Amino acid sequence: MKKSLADRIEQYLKVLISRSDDKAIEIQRIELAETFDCVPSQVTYVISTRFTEKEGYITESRRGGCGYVRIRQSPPSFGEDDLEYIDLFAFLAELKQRQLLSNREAELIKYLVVNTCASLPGEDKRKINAAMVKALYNYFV
Amino acid sequence: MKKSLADRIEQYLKVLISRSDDKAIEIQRIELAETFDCVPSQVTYVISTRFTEKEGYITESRRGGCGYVRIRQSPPSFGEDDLEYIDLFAFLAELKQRQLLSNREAELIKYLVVNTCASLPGEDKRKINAAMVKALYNYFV
DNA sequence: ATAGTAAAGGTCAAATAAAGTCAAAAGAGG
DNA sequence: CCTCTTTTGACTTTATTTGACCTTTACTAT
Repeated sequence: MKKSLADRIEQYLKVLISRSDDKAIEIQRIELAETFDCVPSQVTYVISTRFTEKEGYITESRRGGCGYVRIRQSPPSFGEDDLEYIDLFAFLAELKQRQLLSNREAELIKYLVVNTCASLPGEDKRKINAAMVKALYNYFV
Repeated sequence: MKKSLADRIEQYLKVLISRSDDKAIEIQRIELAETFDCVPSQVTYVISTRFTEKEGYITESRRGGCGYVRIRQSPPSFGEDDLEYIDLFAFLAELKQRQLLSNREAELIKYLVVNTCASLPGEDKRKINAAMVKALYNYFV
């Protein structure tokens, strides 16, 4: 799989974010462009296509001298308190949107939960559902 | 019965898949078309007629620069033994060995099961464990 | 303070690179 | 001859790369 420039920049930024303490980085567009030997707008392109709100990122920037671009990985929109009531499938969908789970993985988990629950007494289903969501939440946060 | 071009391309791809580590390949449609000296849509034709979901393949693709087509062979079936007694972790290890599960996926499932079970009364654990193994088994058949 | 300048980042559209679609034409077998 | 599969190619959609031009901010010299 040959990686496009955009892919490489994306990966680079994601590594930086994952290694950061607070899941946030601050870069200079021009500097990054020089690192990858490309035009600055290439960086803008990568950020606007791969670090969208939908995928769980929030960006801010400032122009002019000492300008910067800050990318923050936003925490999941569910509070920990709400966990019990969240529908598992919705949660999986969000994890997928954030590219924390592949489609295949999400499908596998769905299948697993549904089928595991299916063979158990009805009342326990909610418990398992909640426990599973909680486990997933902890795994990815 | 002389082999058609489509047949030859099909065979070629299947050899590539069988030789691959993870039963998945990534090709470029144009490149393959050049190899076989045909139009690109011929490749699309082969993929859409011979690598369908029904035949056990899953495909993904991306257009544009550095585009690709990925073909994954979805898992074949296994021998039917008495499932209840297979330990889940061992079972996961076997799935991994057969390259039906990636490492990441296996770890995710372990985490999920352990943590889901953790919050439940001890007696249910075995039930869930067994149900989970059964579900996994069914998923991969 | 103020005007001017340099140093960022933003926008947008063109050029290029793939893959997808669809239907017509060509071939193979019964 | 009729039907089903294969082959082709024109046209469409999507993704990436590049560059020219625009806007905002900080700093500097009056």
